[in-house]
Amino acid sequence: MARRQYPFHLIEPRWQDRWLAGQTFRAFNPGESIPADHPFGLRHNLAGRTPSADELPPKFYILDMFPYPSGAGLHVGHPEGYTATDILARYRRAQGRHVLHPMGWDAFGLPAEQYAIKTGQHPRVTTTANIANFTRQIRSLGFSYDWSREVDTTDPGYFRWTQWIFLQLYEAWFNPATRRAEPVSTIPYPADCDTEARRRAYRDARRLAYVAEAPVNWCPALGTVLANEEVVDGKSEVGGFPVVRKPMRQWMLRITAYADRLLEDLGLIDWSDSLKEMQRNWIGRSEGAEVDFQLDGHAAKVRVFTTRPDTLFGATYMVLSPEHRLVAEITTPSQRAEVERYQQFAAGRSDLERTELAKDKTGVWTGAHAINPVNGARIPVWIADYVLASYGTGAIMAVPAHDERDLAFARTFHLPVVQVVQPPHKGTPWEGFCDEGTAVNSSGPGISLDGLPTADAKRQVTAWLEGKGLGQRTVNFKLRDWLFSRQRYWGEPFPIVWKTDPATGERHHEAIELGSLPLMPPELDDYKPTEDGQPPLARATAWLELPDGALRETNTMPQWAGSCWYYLRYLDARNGGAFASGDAERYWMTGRPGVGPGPEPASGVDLYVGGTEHAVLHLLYARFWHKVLFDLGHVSTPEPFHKLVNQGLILGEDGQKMSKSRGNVVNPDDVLREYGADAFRLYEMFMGPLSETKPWNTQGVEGVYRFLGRVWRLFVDEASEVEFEQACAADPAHATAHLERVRLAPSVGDVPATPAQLKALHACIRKVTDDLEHMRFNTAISAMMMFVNEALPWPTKPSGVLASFIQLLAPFSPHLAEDLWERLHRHVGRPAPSLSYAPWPTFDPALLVEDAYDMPVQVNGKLRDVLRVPNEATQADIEAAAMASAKARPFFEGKTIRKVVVVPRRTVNIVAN
RNA sequence: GCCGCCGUGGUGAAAUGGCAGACACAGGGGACUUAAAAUCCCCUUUCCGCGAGGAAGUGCGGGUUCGAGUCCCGCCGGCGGCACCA
Repeated sequence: MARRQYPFHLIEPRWQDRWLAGQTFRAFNPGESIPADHPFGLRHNLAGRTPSADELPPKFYILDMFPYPSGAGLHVGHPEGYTATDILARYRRAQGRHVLHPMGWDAFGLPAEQYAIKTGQHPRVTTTANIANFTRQIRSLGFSYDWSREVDTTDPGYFRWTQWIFLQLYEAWFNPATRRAEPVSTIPYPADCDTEARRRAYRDARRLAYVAEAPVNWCPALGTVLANEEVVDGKSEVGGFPVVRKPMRQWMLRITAYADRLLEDLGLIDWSDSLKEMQRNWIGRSEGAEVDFQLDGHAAKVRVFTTRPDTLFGATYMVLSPEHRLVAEITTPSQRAEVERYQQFAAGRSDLERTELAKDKTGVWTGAHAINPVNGARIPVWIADYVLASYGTGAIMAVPAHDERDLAFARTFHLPVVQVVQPPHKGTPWEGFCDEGTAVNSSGPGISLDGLPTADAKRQVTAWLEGKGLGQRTVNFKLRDWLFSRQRYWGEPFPIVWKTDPATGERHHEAIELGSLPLMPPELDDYKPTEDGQPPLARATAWLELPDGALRETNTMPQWAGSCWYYLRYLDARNGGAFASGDAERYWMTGRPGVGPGPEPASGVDLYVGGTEHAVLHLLYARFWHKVLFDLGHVSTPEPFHKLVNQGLILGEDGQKMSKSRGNVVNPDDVLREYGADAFRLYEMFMGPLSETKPWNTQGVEGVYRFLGRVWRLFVDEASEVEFEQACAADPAHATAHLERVRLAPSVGDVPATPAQLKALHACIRKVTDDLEHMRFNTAISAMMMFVNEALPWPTKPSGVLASFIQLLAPFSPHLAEDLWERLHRHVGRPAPSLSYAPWPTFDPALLVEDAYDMPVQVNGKLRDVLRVPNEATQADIEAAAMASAKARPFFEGKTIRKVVVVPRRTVNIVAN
């Protein structure tokens, strides 16, 4: 190990202990008393008082995506985002904002349960140990979290409210008239709902949390169903086990009701375009029309969805999904055997096979025909698995001339292809042309689209269909309802019981009493599913069966449940009577118009930082729950997260993704031991822009570590440090106490700053402040390096200049900053105020102005000279100076000067030829 | 295939349309040292030149502009997302 640059190993734990003991970073809810000696209170004249929301400074809620506390411990990727948010939290605190910066644990999840299945150890035990390890690691990095608000999704005091929110969804429906969630009591019933049982069935079919028999992704190896999003290439996202489709009774959440609002409200929030685009694609809104086709020789009609009703005249066949309910009815006897064989083939094909063989079209003719409503054409009806049962109506009209998939199918089975769209550019072949053009060959009895541009043709044919009662304008979404139940032990039990109607024998579900929450999971000896495939909770018969004969729901909620709302629990984490008090929720989520520096307090979380892996699922689910809570009056903003930033991935030193198997994983504990938390934090920010993917480089850590060593040497007296080191060597047990032997250098003192010193400082203040506002941490650090490189040789070092510099450094490397801050104040005989709450330095532009500036001289756009130009020089002066330049002259002499472009304070360009 | 992002020295990277390569890492040279480590100083885009200096240069090809790493069009390469969604 190289020589230690400065005693970070003594400094860092000391300040971490002090911050924890003094609750330095505690945030105060409206109505909470602020201790008389708390630095936040002292800064804002609120010490010993109990301020209301109006009396507290404007809020800043800065949130990290909380981790799953895995057995592997923290990874260098975690602290990247955490460091960025911590720097901003400390910066905003210094600016006078009331910062909410919490941390917690997303602790339900599969690994602890699988470990329990293997070893019989209760997941609680594993989880507690892992949380302890994560806590130790995160604390060793010196983040300014308010630990009094720590949450743990597996804590009954937490999941009580997860269950409570589920019941809010359960007891609500989406009223299409008002476009929002309302209590189920407002559901209007149709006249035929004349019995309580019918009303119940009607009501249960409209709840935001409902039960459906649905084909699900069953993973036999994990013994559970998975959401579509948790299945990747036909395998489970966790573990990579095979997944099969299987119909099962499942709890679903009606997120599709919110599809439009989830889409529209992206306009309210400050997320990257790429992230918004991912959400838009996932929601997958598409406008089109539903059209009814009469089946030839049957009473039934087939309804199709199309985004191109303008191509209706080009429909030469129809395709139903193999699972379509009309298939059995319309199949002719001669085709029956083949159709049934195909249905079996399609059902047995896994998603993986469907995807891999996507381009090879398969299908079978049913023997039936349908009538095209616009021209009366009799077209064959096929089934094929390229038509999905779960999208649109599960049936399509095929227009092979203008749809790639239909064309491939038509070519395979030699079906006719009829042009109905003329491409806008001559020479573009019409066959397979899928864009917009002009309608052709599109006339029938009572309607003609010929000559109309696609958009007009769509409008006209849709209006015609609507007039005839043959179809209507429709919007479809790719987004599906959220499959919300899992067959696991280590998750929130559903607060639901099943009852049997003694008269009819029919089963129905009911919510348990709100007052009986939390519903605890039962204790088990064995965490596997039961022999007959029931979830593990079914093993606990005493828990399962209630005295009145009712049975508990045995599914549990997915891991997303706890992470859907944790940002709300932080607002008031210990509240036993509500998920958060209304006052706390309003204060932290809406703030009030800002005073002082920094952005206006945002509607929702001011800044949320986390990985891209949650770009769709977590963020969509959380937005959905938040909107339901908003509709029901439990929260006051339509969106949970105002500004969202994705941190980039950190790769191994070899440029590959870090993984155990590659052996390129960097353990933060090792880095901390050798270089300390301050250097670690600084390096993670110095590597490059936060959002970029970048490789780890241990030598890069040494670079910033050396910088911190230079900062240390900027302040301390070398001789005293030698004494300190000798004392430590002689008496290592009291190393911390020996720190007192370190004195600051005699060159540091209360002396007036020179103009050059002030200029160096204020340039640094300006750059660091501006960069922090834009989250450009790497360039802020380089500005501080430049300051230190310039300040090291100063013969005298004014304490005021050094103090301001420490403040700039503090958000990045807070331990060293605190230590030097304290020493500096002691050195000049003044008491040290709390660094964490010291007002952020402001720069004085007057100190940065010079009386002249460097002016590049270009000839024909090429740099030829740099002139020193006085500020008051006119354009003519500058031009004259440039023309007189000895270095530039040879490049235009003898040529005709065409033009001289003078851009004051930028450049002068002489154009000559 | 579609959508999005990104291509700058040996490496990580800087650069409101105005001096490309700040700040670091690595490398080379030097000071200090009995020696090493640590520290400090100098050099370090490429090519030509002893030098002063010159030429080229931000994935490739065009364009706009007095001036393009930056803006526009077309390619090539990488990363991420979606993927039979009618």
